[in-house]
Amino acid sequence: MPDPQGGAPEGTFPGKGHDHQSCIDEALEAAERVCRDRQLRFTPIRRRVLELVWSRHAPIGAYEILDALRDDQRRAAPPTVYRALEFLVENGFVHKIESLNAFVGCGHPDDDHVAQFLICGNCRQVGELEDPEIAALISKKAAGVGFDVSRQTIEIQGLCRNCADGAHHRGAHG
Amino acid sequence: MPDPQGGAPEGTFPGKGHDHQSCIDEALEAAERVCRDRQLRFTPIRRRVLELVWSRHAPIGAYEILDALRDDQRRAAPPTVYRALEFLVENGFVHKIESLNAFVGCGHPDDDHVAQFLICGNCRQVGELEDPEIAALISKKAAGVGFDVSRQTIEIQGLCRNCADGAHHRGAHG
DNA sequence: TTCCGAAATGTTATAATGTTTCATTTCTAT
DNA sequence: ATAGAAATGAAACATTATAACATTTCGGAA
Repeated sequence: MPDPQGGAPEGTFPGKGHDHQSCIDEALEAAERVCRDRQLRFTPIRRRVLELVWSRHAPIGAYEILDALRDDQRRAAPPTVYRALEFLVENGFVHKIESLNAFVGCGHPDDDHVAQFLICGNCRQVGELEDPEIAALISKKAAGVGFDVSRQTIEIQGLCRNCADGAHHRGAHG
Repeated sequence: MPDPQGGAPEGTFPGKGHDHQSCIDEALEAAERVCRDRQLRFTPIRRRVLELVWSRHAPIGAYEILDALRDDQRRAAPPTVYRALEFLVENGFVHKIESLNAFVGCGHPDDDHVAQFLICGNCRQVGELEDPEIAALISKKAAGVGFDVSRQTIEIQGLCRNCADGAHHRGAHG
């Protein structure tokens, strides 16, 4: 069992005091490895955009990434960012959160998974549930009405444990 | 049991030859009734926007609605449309499809339900699954990692029965 | 090594979607 | 009638995303 203070455990939000640099490092290393295996070009821009996406566990917008690239002294325009994001999403390193028009890093780009996102309305962090039962039930129910599923977009809004606990301890007005 | 050629049966796509005017009429009547019951103001703009949303079983964009309002000789600007849509969504007459930035009519605005949308990538129509088991499983799994769910955004991409059948009969290249 | 084609990036412009702000009108309940 | 609230009108602006075409970089074949 992994250290709960280490990288974000699957399906949950990272601990408050976790070593976030290690999240970033692991994500970049995983991407490097996958790209090597699949003969994909992990260019400096793509690497930097992935790093920026991982700068926190909350979604980041394309234009926020763009601003950061420009702070790097890099010439960049919207297509620079959108193209890098397209690559990263296609190859499973990043997910787009449709309900926020923003992007989060994927913690397990290796396995082909169906993700369900837990979006905390308070701290704005996003956790990734990766529950095959949910995916299977949806496929089954869809099949029951003759619908053939190719992709699932599951975004669950609410409060993460930390924020819900806080609200409870403080009462509803916290 | 309702006529399968009539209004869209729950959870499925409407039949090819269904009487779509009756979908529109039923939706407008239902909205009228609900607004009367809840003392909401179903103004001409709101009514017309709802009618436009129901013009088909595929999502419609805000600016497409805006163009239609202008064709009506109505003075309209984006906020006109977004305000009407906000009212219609808040009160359950319309759903926003986040992955398409577009809007579809809700076939059962009366009951407080958690919807799952089936989005056909071929004909672009959207069906509404309204499956409490899916909603419950998601809530349960989320609760299992300490997440307190307030809302679910479930958008399922794939092929509806008509389109999948067609593709099958024609082979993959149809 | 050189050169070719493909992939990636640069650059400019523009499209599509959504919001803020404040003025005006309309509705509802006194 | 009239005051307050809700809805709408109107102009400007903000945010998100793509199109089109030029240039550079990369990787492999000659």
